[in-house]
Parts: sequence; structure tokens; C-alpha cells
Amino acid sequence: MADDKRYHHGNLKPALVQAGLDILREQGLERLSLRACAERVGVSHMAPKNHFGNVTGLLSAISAEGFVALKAEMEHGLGEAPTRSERRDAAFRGYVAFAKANPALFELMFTRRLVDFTDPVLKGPMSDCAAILRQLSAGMIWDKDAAPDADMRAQMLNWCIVHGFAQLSVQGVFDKDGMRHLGIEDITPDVAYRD
Amino acid sequence: MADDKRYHHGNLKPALVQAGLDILREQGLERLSLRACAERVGVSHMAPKNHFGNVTGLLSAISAEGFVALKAEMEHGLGEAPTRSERRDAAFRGYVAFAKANPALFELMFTRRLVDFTDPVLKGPMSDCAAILRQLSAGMIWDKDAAPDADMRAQMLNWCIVHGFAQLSVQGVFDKDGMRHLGIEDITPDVAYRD
DNA sequence: CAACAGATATTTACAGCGCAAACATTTTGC
DNA sequence: GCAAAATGTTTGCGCTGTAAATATCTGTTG
Repeated sequence: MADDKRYHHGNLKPALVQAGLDILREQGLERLSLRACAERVGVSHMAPKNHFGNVTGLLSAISAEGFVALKAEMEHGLGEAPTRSERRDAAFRGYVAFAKANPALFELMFTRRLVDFTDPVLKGPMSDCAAILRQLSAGMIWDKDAAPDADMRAQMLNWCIVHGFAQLSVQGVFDKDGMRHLGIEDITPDVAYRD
Repeated sequence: MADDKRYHHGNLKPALVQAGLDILREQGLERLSLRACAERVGVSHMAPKNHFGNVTGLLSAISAEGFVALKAEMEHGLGEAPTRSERRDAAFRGYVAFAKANPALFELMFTRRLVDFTDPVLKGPMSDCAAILRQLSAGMIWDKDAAPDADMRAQMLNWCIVHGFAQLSVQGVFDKDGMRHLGIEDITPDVAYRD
């Protein structure tokens, strides 16, 4: 049991996922591969097939752990915030902080080419993240007060909105139901100009 | 000259870029490779090296054509729109329409792992796109009027904003200057709740 | 306890990828 | 006309994912 060279790993599935997370953190998305995960765990490069089928299955499982962590990051500081605006700010901070702290993992999580969003392993974690945003969005409106540096911020906010929508749409995160509720023709109706 | 088997192609650089665009449209980002572009043009797989250095150079050049097309799509219908709100809508429609019409190219354009944003070939096209957004963002404010289905739309808008910001930040589109003007702490200050 | 079935891991092989180096051909400049 | 530079090819290497055949362990059943 204490022998390192036994034929069966015993806990390979979570070990491979952890290895993937470690590689993403230490070496980036470019270095993440099925063979690299297997080697890090000390197992042959075909061992993952029994647990994940193919590389997409492994990457989807790694991505699922990312969404669990993203949810935790969004929820962090959510309890101390008294107002809903502060709660929304806290969740947004957590979201962006997660992306900045785990850039490779974050990129993996939203890359359809690498991850299968319909993999059952992703359903729970992704739904949890969406639920937090839904909860914080009820009754929200946009304020008319213009900040001093509103123009620059408006430009970047516009880019965020349109790029975020395009990216999430293209990647398939927004399904047809979601698209119907926020069709392209309705993406930014509630906006106005000062002059 | 009419001989197909001549040693030098004569117009290889743009031909390779066009081949890449064709592959993206017909077969997707998964199938785009240096060798595939070379084969489609009918040239050896090492010929691109003389013109683009490595695969990143080729993909960056392909991406640059994407930004040129994105700019055109955003400008389409911009002239007919009388008000700035309508012009902003038109540009946003164009942006998202481009992403939906060219999903593989759009993904390539914002994937730092595949494209070098600092490649000189990208500077002009990317700046042009940013300029359109900047022009449409001057003086813009958020309206307080809440639409009937505001909650659902607010949720998706929130996701667009936070994901777009995270994605563009992680991918390096927002440089440090931009980040300073829209720090994470200021990403959504001008928002309120109805109750 | 023995034996077999299934799960788990390995080995081997193959096709595709990017790239470096050496070489071949054409074009350009003097 | 000739040398230099630009352009394209060939060959080889290490990396990737995966299919097929094989080996080892585990658990259940007789």
C-alpha cells in the first residue's frame, strides 16, 4: 500500500483533475495536455481513458472544479454586504478576481473547443454560478447619474457588454431560451445620451 | 505563368491568410493549422515561415483580417442611424452579428494563446474597432427606466459585463492604462435597485 | 480457497502538429 | 552576367490524442 510502484493508482480520477489544475496554475493552458496530467500523476498516458473517455472529458472535469471555485469566490464577502448593490459588487469582484488569479483555468472554462458544456459534470457548478447572478439581478436598474470620467468608463463598459455577449453567445453559454429573453435587438435598449 | 507547378507562388502571403479564413469558415478553428493553410494553397508546410515566421504570425495576420471585417460590420448601418442611441445599437448589432456569422474567426481573434496582440499587423485594425466604440461612448449614460422583463435581461447583462471585462482583461485587450480607468472596484458603480 | 469477470493500467503504433536545419530554386540588384 | 537575397522544399525531431492489444489488479461467485 505504501509501495509507490503498484499497478493501480487507487484514486486516479481526482488525482488527474488536480494535476490539471496544478499544471494550469504553474505552466498555463498551453502546457495542459492529457499526457502531461498522466505524467504528473506518474501513470501511463492512456490511463485517463478509463475514467474520462477522451481529453475533452478530462478538461471538462477540470473546468467543473473551476466553476466550483468561481462560485466560492463570488460568494466570498457576499454575506457581509448589507445592500444589494454591495452584494452585486462583491460578486463581480469575486468573478473578476477569480479570472485574474486563474487566467489559464478561466480561459479553459469558457473555451468550447476544449470543454464540452453539455458534460453532466459541468451542469451543477455552472448552474450554481448562474443562480448567484440571477439572484443579484432581480429588480436591478441602471442609474442615470454620470460619473466624472463617465466617457472612458462607458467605452470600456460598452466593450465589456458587447464582447461578453458575443463571447458567451458564440461559446454556447447562452442557449436559445436565454437568447430569446435578451435578443440582439434588445441587448442595450435602456441607455441614453446626455446631450 | 499559367503553369501550376512553378516553384514560387508569387502571392503566397495573402493567399495563406485567405486560406486560413476559408478553413475557419468551412471547418472551424480546430482544423486551422499552419500545415492545413499551406496544403490548401498547394505549397509545402514550411513555406509560410518565410512570410510569417511562425504559426502565431500567420494566425495574427488572419485575425487582423477579422478585425477589418468586424469594423466594416460595425460601420454597416451606422450612417443611416440618426440618433446616437441608434448608432450605438447598430454598431452593437454589427459586432454580435459578426461574432455569430464567424464564430471560429471571432474566437481566434480574442485568444491570446493563438494570436499575438502586439503584432504590428493587428495595431491598425484593432485600434479602428476601439475608435468606433469610443466615439459611440462619449456622453453615454444609463437610463433608469426599467423594462418589463428587466430582471432576466439584467441578469444576462450582468453576466455580459462581468464576463466581458474578465475575458478582455485576462486576454490582455485591456492594458494597464485601461485598467486604471476602469479598475475592478469601479466596474459597476452606477447601478441601483428598484426596491 | 479457487477461479473467473470486470475494472484498471500499460505498451505499441499511428497520424497530425510546429519547428529547426540543410538544401534547391527563383528573383533581384549591381 | 554574376553574386546576393528571397522564396520554397525536404528531412527529421519531439510533441499531441487515440485506437488496439496486452497486462495486472480487484471483487464476486462457486
